[in-house]
Amino acid sequence: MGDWRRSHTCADLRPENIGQEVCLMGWVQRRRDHGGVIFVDLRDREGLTQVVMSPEYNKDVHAVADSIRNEFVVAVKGKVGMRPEGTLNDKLPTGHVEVMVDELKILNNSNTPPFMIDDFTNANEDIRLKYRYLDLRRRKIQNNLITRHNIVRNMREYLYDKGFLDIETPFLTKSTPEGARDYLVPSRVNPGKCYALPQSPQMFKQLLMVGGYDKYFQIVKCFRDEDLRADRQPEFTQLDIEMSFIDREDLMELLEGLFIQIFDRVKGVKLDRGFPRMSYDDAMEKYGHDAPDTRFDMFLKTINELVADCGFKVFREVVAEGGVVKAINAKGAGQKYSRKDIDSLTELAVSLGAGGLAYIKVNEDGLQSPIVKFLGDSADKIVSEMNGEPGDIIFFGAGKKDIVNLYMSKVRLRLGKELGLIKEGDYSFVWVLDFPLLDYDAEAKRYVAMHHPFTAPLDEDIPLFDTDPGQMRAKAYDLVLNGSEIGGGSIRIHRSDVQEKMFSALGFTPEEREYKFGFFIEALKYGTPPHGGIAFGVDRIATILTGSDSIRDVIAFPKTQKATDQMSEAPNNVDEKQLKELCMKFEVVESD
RNA sequence: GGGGGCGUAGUUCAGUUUGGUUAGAACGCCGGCCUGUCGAGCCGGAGGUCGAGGGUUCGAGUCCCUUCGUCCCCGCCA
Repeated sequence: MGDWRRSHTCADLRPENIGQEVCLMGWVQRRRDHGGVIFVDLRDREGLTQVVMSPEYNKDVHAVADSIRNEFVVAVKGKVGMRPEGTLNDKLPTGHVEVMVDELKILNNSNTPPFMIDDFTNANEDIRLKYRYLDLRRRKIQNNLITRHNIVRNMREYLYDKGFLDIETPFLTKSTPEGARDYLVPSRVNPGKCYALPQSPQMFKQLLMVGGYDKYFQIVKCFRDEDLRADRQPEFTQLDIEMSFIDREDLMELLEGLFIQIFDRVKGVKLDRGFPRMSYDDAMEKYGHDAPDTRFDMFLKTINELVADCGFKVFREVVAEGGVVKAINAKGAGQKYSRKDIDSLTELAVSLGAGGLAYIKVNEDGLQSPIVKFLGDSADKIVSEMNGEPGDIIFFGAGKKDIVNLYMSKVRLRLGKELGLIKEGDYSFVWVLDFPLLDYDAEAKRYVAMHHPFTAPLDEDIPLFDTDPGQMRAKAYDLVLNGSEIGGGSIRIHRSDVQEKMFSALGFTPEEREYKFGFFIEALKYGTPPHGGIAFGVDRIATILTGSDSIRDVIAFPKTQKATDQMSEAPNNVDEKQLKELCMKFEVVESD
C-alpha cells in the first residue's frame, strides 16, 4: 500500500465529487476489456464503483490493468469524472460517475475462485461452506450479516436505554442432567472431570437476580449437542434477559417495545403495540403447533363429536380409542389441486406418521370423496361445520392427538403456502401463553419440565403438585413470529420450597437434587426476589428479517448438518500429547 | 436411530425412466480480436476418477450392493 490511503469507499462517489482526486481500494468484481479501454468494477463491502483504464489517458496504467483478474485486490488513484452521455448506469448508486485512473497498484493477486462471486450465480452450499471466506464476499451474505449487526445493535441500545446491565457469565460450567445434551470440556487440572458448555446461562442469570442486578441482559453463545435443522445450530446466539420485581405483563410490554424498535429501524416496518396473545391450548387446537404461523387463518378443527357414530370405521374407531379427528378447509383449493397435488399432500402427511389423508371435495353438484359414501349424513354436517362451499377441499387427519397435530400443522402450512395466503413482507407476532408446566415422558416414566425446571407454576395451580402435576400450568410465554419460535421465557420459582417441590415432581431423589442443584437451592434461601426473564434466538430473528431459508445464511461460519465445519474440518483428531495432558484416552465404541 | 432428495467439467445443470459410437450445454478459465462497457461482444481452445468401492453384463453415468459427502424432515432440541 505504501503511503496510499483510501479516500472513499466503493459506494461513496456521486456527481458532486466530480473533479476530485480520490483513492479507492477493493476487489476486482469484473474486468471488461475492450481492447482499448478497460473497465473494472471495484468492490468493497459498501458497494461498487467503475474505474476506467484508457490507453489514451494513461498508457502505463492500462498495461498493468491488462493483467488483473477477478478478485485481485487493487488500489487506484484518479480523478472522478461524469460518465459520457448514454453510458450512465442507473442500477448502481455510483452509476453516474467513474474514476479515470492515474495510478494503479495491484495489492494482491488471487486464484480463480471456485465459484463466481456475484449476484447471479448460486453455487451449492457445500462448496460455499468450504470456501466460506469467498461466500462472505457475496452481497447477499454481507447484507445478511449487516442486518444481523443492526438487529444486535438495536437490542443493545434499547436495553441500555432501559437501564439494563450487560454482564457476562461463564462458558465453563457444570453439567446439568435436564435438557439438551451437553458439550463437555475436560479439565486438565482436575483429571477425569469435565466442564459443560452452557445450554443457556439460565442459573447464572437467576443468581444475578439473587445478587441484586435486577435488570440483566447478555447477547451470548449457547451450546447444545443435538441434531441440527435448518433453524438449529449446535452453537447459537441468544439475547438473554432477566429482571426482578416484575410479572409477565412487564416483560411483554418491554419486549414489544424492543421489537417495535428493531422492526422500525432495521426494516422500516411499523408494528403496533399489544401483540396478539393465544393460549397454548388454542394454538394446539387451531394450528396443531405451539408456534402457530398466524400470517393466515385456515384453522384446524376437532370434529370428534360429528364422527363418533359415523359410518366411516377409521374415524369412529379413532374417537373410540381416545384419539382425535381434525379437519381443515382448504378454501378454494378445488380448482388448483389436482389428484396429483392431493397425493403429494398425502405423502407429506404419511411421512409424518399419518395413515392417510382423507378429503372431501365440495363441488357445485355435490360432494366428491372416497369416504363420503361411508360417512353418510355426517358428511353434510362436517361440510357445514367447516363452512364448506363449492370449490373447497376439506382434509382430515385422524389418529393419536400429537401425531395428528404434527402432520395437520404441516399440511396447513403447505396449503397456506401453495394457496398464496402468505405474502412476502408479512410479519405476524403472537404470544403463546399458559403452557403446561410438565410433560409426561412415557419412555423415562416421569414428568419432565416443558420449559425448564425453574419455571413457576400459576399460583392457583401450586396445590396440584401433590394431586395432579400433569394439569399444572406455567407462568411461561413464547414469542412466535411467522410460525417460528423466536423467544421463550417465564416467571421463575423464587422460593426454595417450591423449587424443591418442582425437583421432586421431576423425579429427582434428594441426593440427585443436592448433587446437581444444591448450590442453586441454597441460593434461593438468601432473599431471592421475584424474578423472570426470557431468551431470544438472535439467529432465528435474523433469518426471518433477512428472508433467509436457513439459519446458516445469517451466521458467518456455520456448521453442516453433521455439525462439522467444511472449511476448517472441525472437529478433528487431537494429538496423543494433548490427551495425555488431560489424562484421557479415547475408545470409540459402536453406539446402539 | 429412522424417512426422503441430491452428488456428472472450476461452477450450475442436462443425460439415468428404456444399459450401446467420441458424456453435452451455459457460465467461468486460457488465447486472439475489439476504445464506452457494466452478467460487454465476436472467434478459437483447454478442461471429466460421471462422489468412492464392489458386483451384474459382450458393454454401466444409466441396473444391483456397500460406503462417503450434503440438504430437508421425524425422533431429539428443558
